[in-house]
Amino acid sequence: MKEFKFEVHRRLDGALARTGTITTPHGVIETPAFIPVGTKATLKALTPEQLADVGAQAVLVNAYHLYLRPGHEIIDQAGGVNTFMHWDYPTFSDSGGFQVMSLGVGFKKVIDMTGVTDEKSLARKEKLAWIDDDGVRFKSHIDGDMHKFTPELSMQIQHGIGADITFAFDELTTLHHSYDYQVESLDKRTHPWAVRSLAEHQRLNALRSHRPPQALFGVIQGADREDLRRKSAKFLGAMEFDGFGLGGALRKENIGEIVRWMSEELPEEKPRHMLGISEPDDIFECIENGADTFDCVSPARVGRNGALYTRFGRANVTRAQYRDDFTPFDATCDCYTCRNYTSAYLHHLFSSGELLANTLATIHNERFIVRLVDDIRASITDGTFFELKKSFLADYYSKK
RNA sequence: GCCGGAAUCGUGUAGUGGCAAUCACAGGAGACUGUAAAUCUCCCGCCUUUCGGCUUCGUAGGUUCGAGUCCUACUUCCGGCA
Repeated sequence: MKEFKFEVHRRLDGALARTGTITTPHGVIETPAFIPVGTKATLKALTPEQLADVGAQAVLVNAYHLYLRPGHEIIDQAGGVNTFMHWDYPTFSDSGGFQVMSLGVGFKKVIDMTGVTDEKSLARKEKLAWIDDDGVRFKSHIDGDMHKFTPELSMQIQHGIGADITFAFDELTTLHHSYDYQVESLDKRTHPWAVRSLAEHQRLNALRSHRPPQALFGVIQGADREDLRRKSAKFLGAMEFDGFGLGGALRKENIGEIVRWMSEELPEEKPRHMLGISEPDDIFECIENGADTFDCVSPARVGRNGALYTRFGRANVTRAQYRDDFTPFDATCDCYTCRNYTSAYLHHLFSSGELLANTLATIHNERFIVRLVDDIRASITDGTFFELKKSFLADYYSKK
């Protein structure tokens, strides 16, 4: 059975960008790579075959959601998430750390980088998570039952799920938290929780030797503070993690710089995963500064909501102007949707509320981001990264 | 022909003597970054960038301090009876 392994192949002159391969029990990931998110062990609206066709090399599922339903024991009984969801390629599982924020403090604040930016819609929401230094108490969003997550339970869940790459349980703070809170969050929760996650992970890997060994990535926090990001990266970088998740509240204006702080402190021979990042400009910045993999719900969610990426920016296909536009939404795209359907047809599917709208839009958006990162990987190999970055972003922000 | 009922935003409606325009749908625009999301927000009579101004409850009269609301006639529609 293949052990987890990361190899760097090519480094870009004048930047921290690099290509490599992550080897897992379920196959190899060529990096940099975009990893689509299938929270509940399914990428909404796609079959695993459709997801593979889009070029996805791996999928990321979520411990919190699968713990609530169907329960990680069920997935364990099924033989692990790969078998359960009929996905033969590598898998990641998130720890539930994001839900500490999105179900907790995220309920009432305007948060950057969380998908929730509207105070009015937030006002109607109910807080469902409460943090203390031992862990987080959650009220299930499904039935209101109380549950408590700890680093140990998160790892037990993630071992039941059986993903190739797991993440340490962390606290995602927001840019609205004070400096003092960020310090306290690192010292009292994210870092101690990383220690506990790693210990439990090692115990479970030894205990469950009948299953493929799993890898664990430590998650770095510290918001937009250089001293905290470096401190967090240094602390976690010295531990026996297989790689790192670069988490959290990242100020978009200097996201590359923030990633660089962490990359400079982290061991070079371990992979760096950007949690929840997929905007094209962010991807370029992160890769340039040392990021290897990305996951994000955005391509899928945004697609289901009617917005599609194009070489010339993202636009809503629900707009009236597309009602009689019989050209592909992005003529430069090689995806199944753009090869076979027109903007007018997609517009019709969305306005009719047809389910195929979700499938075709998701195929396109996932392909668009996967392909972008694939192109970036090739550009690192042949040394044209900066040319690609310049030309792509010039087109992308010329607006469709 | 007679009897009864109805007429409010593009549509269906709320409104039962006191600032008309509630709710839904349709329509328009936008948002979405480790998924409480096939979701959410805003606009949706006219004018105005805003503040705000103006108009309007089938038509014409009447009662009343005041009428979408009560009365009369007419028009149209829906029932029922001939």
